Amino acid sequence: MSVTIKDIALALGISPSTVSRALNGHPDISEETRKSVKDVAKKMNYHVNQMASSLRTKKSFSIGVVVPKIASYFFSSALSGIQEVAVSNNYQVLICQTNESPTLEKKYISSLLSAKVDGLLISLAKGSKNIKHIQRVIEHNVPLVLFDRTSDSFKVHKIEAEDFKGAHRAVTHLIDTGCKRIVHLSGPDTLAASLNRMRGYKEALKDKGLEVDDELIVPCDFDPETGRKAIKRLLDKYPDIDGIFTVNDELGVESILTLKSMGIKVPDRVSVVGFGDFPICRIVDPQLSSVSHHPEKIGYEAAKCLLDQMKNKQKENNTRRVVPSELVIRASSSKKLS
Amino acid sequence: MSVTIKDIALALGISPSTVSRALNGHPDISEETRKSVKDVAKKMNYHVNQMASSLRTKKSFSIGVVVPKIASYFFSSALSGIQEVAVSNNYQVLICQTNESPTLEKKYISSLLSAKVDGLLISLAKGSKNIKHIQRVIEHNVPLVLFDRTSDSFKVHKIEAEDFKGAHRAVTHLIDTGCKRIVHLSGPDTLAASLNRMRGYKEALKDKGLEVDDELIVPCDFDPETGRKAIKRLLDKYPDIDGIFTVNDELGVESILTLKSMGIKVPDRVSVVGFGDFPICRIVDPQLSSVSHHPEKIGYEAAKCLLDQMKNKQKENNTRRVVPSELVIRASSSKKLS
DNA sequence: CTGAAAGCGCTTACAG
DNA sequence: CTGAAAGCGCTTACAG
Repeated sequence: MSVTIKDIALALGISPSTVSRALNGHPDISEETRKSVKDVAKKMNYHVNQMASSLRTKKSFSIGVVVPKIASYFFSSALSGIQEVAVSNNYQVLICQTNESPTLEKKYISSLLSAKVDGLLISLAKGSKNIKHIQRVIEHNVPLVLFDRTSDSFKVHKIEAEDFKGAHRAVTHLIDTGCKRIVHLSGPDTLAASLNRMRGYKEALKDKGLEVDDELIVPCDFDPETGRKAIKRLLDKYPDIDGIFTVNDELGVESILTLKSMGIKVPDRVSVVGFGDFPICRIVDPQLSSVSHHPEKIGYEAAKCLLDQMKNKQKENNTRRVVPSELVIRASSSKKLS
Repeated sequence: MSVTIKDIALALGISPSTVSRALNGHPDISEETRKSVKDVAKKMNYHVNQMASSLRTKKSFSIGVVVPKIASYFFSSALSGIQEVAVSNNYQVLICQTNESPTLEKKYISSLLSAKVDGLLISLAKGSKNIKHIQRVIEHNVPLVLFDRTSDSFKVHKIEAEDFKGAHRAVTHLIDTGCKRIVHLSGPDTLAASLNRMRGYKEALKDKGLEVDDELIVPCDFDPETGRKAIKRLLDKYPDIDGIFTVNDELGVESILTLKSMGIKVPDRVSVVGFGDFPICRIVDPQLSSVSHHPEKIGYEAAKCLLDQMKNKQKENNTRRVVPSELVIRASSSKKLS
């Protein structure tokens, strides 16, 4: 049904070997043969059969990507970055979405291994504590890079945002602009990023001589509704709260909306800083200050790192690369100092 | 290096044929053999080689998806829907992003054909006027479904949002709440969706006895900056403009931000309605009324339609399925009628 | 510069 | 219930 090199060979009265070589730019082939083969291939609308080629060469020219959720600004942007690198190196991208389910994560990894991907890019589901399925990838000797949602449990290459420093900068900024009692809406403690951002928050307080009050740290599991309730509860209890630092921008935006609905002025009474610098920061009123995250760049670097690993067969296998972040100050944290 | 059925056969002293059959649940195999094969396979950490299997069976169990931009709410949500259907039917998804470039679109389609995908889901780049590469897919007899970004140039299955009716409803609502001079920020005229939304706008005006003024229809090519300028220009020229209907929510949000920056009250002086009902509608202040679009559902239906086509080999090949939309009224169009 | 032959890992019609 | 053999479409070491 589909056109094969055999068909082309037949049409030209030459051997399939020669057709294959001509198509692949093998140097041995005469210019004349090459041209006629390419012409006929085009005329017959030939497309190489990747499966056959991969089976033979043991290279699938595809990489697998596993993310918790495609429909999020961060991951869809990261995917763009990955795609860019992959495509310019002639790789296909197989994308799977775990919906934060470790079970699905396991299943997808297994089917990507069956698809014989040449490498794997994984951003862990937030509930992924069980490490066996990741460990298995390592044992399979399939090149692997974790990005953003990483874990210290694995000795693999990792690409992360500058979580600690970014958070530290954000909270220092809040303190510098007069905040004395700062809430942190934090993320799942299975993720290195959450923990690092929390560390940044704590260290910044300490560095400025402020006390860390665990009651002001509320794990929200990335859920806006939880954040909303926490803010209401905490502000009722401690009316002197004057700053909020959130583990991501969704929670930052939710904080602003919640405060507004409570009649609390942002930033006059409470300043807010998020993390991510997503487009929603510019839509909410007042605009949300945030730590710029560079999701596309993170995806880009992760893919780069993976390709390096695939090409060089480098033996080092536990690097960590951090993509720099910057604090972007907007209206939500521009408190008038009195 | 990787474990194959031959290795398992060797380990058990049986033939590869039997191993294959046992693994695939062939009824002929004795319960005993099946069990021991599965045990050993697990123990040896065996993963079937999809490439070999596909080459043999002529089924790759993968579908290709081509979208203009992964990092957008609409497409990332649609991808989720697609993924859901694909996975529950044991299909892998190959995703490509064209960045609105017809050249890349062509290239990706070609490489997806090489990857021998069992079917193709395409949302056209906005500049795609040249139809040859799509036509080639049809000729290749690869099942194809266009979704959202469709074109009437092709006789294929299409899944669309309820563009005409949705737009009609939105504009009727604007008129019903007192708007008399309504601007439309429109999309690229290569896309059926843009044209249908524009038609909806025009028909709604006519149905209410209002005149269609072409000067009030501004093609923005989905670009917020263009929208911003258009609004400034038009409101300068026609201060009696009292409504804006935008082809998507990004432009709707941009309209609100622009009007606010001009000191024009929304909705008191100008009402705004967008299209899409994306999360940003609830973030902007005032919240943006919009036509609910159901991107995930569109992806879901498109994938369903593709699988049906792949399974039934149905000969009908030019259906159009429209996913219903609803108008969601929020503050941006709740003008106080005097 | 070109061809014949082997083989990648799997599935399946055929035979028993 | 199980096995031997052929073949999917390609690539490549070997030979000339």
